[in-house]
Amino acid sequence: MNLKELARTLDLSPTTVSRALGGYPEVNAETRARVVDAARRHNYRPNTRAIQLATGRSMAVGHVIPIAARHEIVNPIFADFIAGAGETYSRAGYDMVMSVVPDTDEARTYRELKSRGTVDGVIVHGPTAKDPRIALLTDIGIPFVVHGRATGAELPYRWIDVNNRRAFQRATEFLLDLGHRRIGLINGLEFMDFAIRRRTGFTDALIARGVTPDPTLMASEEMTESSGYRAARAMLDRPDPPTALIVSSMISGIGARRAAQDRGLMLGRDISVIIHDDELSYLKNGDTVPMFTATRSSVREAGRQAAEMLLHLIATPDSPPEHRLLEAELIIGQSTGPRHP
Amino acid sequence: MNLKELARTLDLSPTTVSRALGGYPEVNAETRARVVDAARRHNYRPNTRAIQLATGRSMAVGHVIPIAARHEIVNPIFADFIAGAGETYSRAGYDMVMSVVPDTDEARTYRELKSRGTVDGVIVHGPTAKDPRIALLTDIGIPFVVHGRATGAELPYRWIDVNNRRAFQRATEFLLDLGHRRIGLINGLEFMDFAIRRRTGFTDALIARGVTPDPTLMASEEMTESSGYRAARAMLDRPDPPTALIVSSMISGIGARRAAQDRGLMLGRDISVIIHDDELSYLKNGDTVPMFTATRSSVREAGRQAAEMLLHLIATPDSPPEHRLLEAELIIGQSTGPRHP
DNA sequence: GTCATAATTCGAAACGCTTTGGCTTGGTGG
DNA sequence: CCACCAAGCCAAAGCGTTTCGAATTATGAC
Repeated sequence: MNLKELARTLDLSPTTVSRALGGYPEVNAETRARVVDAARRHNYRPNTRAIQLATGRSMAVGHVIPIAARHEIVNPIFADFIAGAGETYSRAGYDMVMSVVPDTDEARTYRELKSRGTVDGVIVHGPTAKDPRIALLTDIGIPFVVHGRATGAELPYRWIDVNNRRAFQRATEFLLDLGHRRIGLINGLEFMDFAIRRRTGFTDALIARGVTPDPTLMASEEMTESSGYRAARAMLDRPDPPTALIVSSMISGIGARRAAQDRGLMLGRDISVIIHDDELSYLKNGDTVPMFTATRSSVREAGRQAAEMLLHLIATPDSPPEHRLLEAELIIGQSTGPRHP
Repeated sequence: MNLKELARTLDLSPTTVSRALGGYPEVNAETRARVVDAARRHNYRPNTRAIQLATGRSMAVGHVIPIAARHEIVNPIFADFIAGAGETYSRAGYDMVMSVVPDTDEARTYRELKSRGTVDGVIVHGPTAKDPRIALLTDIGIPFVVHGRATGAELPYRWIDVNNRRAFQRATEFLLDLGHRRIGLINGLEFMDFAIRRRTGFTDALIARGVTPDPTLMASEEMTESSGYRAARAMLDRPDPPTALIVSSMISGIGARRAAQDRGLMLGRDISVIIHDDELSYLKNGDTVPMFTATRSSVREAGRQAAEMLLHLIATPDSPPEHRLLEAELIIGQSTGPRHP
């Protein structure tokens, strides 16, 4: 069932039917009611492709996911972000299209997305310092919103980010307040912007309290269980092990916990651990009481908001660059305690 | 730059240009070379929407993700599956469109996907026993492939699945061989088809060796860390705790590990644990030696193959229903050992 | 040289919708 | 009674492709 057929059954012109359905004012209320009713009865849905061709908008948003040897973006955080963004898209009648491509093809993929008219805008994931995609997308002319920030980017751009620096600063201060002086940082890969900021927050807090950051107590790795384990283990095996750890993700935190337990250390008593908790749906930080003390910020909510920002940008392309900085909560759980003498 | 413009600069008709680019034989080799060259120089890409309108195919595949109170499908397994499928799509020039919708809207979403012509086919995730989507999609007439199976479905359908029954049977046998008799099962939600099959494999193996399955040693929950913890803890707190556990996922396995460690039990010595390992990219089962003994099967590979099957189905709609049953490997890790007397 | 045949190329319709501009109709004010 | 206006509707021109059928030109056989 298409427009023309529907119009014929109603004995109206396609123009009028289109307008009636589209909510345009110049159609008689009674006529509109007839049309709407018939459309429902015949289960009519306008063909998306045709609309897109006629209007020039694609009513779709793109997410390109580079697959790389180095840093795997298809991670749990990504999944929850997508779920959040997807909710917003569905409600707004937008499609979400995902391109999984080798990272060497990333630029080409964005160009194609534009030149083929596949999407009206894109979300940029996992920005690095001085991320080249910002210049690229600006150049191509696709509306985009960045999830995170890219230190050193010269051009203005829209972003939504957690205040990573502040979060890790507070976490560090919290540990310092508990008497900890040797604190390890198990960070994500530090070419990622968020990891840089976290590290800054960490060292800033230490320095502010007169503790000299010890480079050997800072690890920077992919945030997997095993790398968290490895990093924690390496630190704990030293002659002067840290008494506390700050870990950049729940998953590496679980690895760190395993390392501690391997050494017979009990979390919260023998060693303190703070993680960053993205509130992933299947990795809750405990049911009632949080198992880890954590800096908490829902990545799913970030996804929702990022999508809103993008849709808004698409609707009003000339709006001034919008930024949103989400503050992480500090949640006190069972994994921290005063320094063990 | 569009077809018409390109044709004009070449002093050819759009027809010929289209054919030259489309690889049709009836165009002079020399002309084709000119066209191809010009297309590259002008950075021409045919507009996807227009192609779709003209051909009737959308060159896109849909994944609909219901968000439900009960069972969250946006889970880590899903992310890796998507990544695998996405690779295949990109290579084949297909787009992947994802719809995140409230589960109450699922049927409507599929109908729209069809009537709006958004996709050429869909992948069905997380089938339950007697999954209603199979009848629905057959009725709607969208080509689809199911990741998993739906026991009790009356209609024929394409699927790719891990041999869950066999995998859990082998895991159980392995534990029995190690002398374990009281074995707990921490399964996923048992309205999910895969969970039913796993349970069957488990009980079949027990019965075959003359061990009567104990219903109180079987838990069925969402596969999160905390539910794994809770289930394991409940079993271990009994007066007659199991000496071994089989756990349906890495994540709940980690929860189970935590429960064991809380009780001072060391994995592989005091208690044996086997998990199912989907080979998630950020949750590797150890770096070199597997930490958990596991039944292993890459969900990413399943995604790749599912996508291939679907594209094949789209290309040749009348091909006979294809099924693929992937066998899981049994990987011996450090979490199992002979029964502790 | 002629004519059938093959090799190329082209014109135009079609895909399903939106949108511009125009046409009727009936009502209003002078 | 007429000019004018608003409301309501429609015809047709796109949007950027593909593709059918026809037209043109080149090729070869006779």
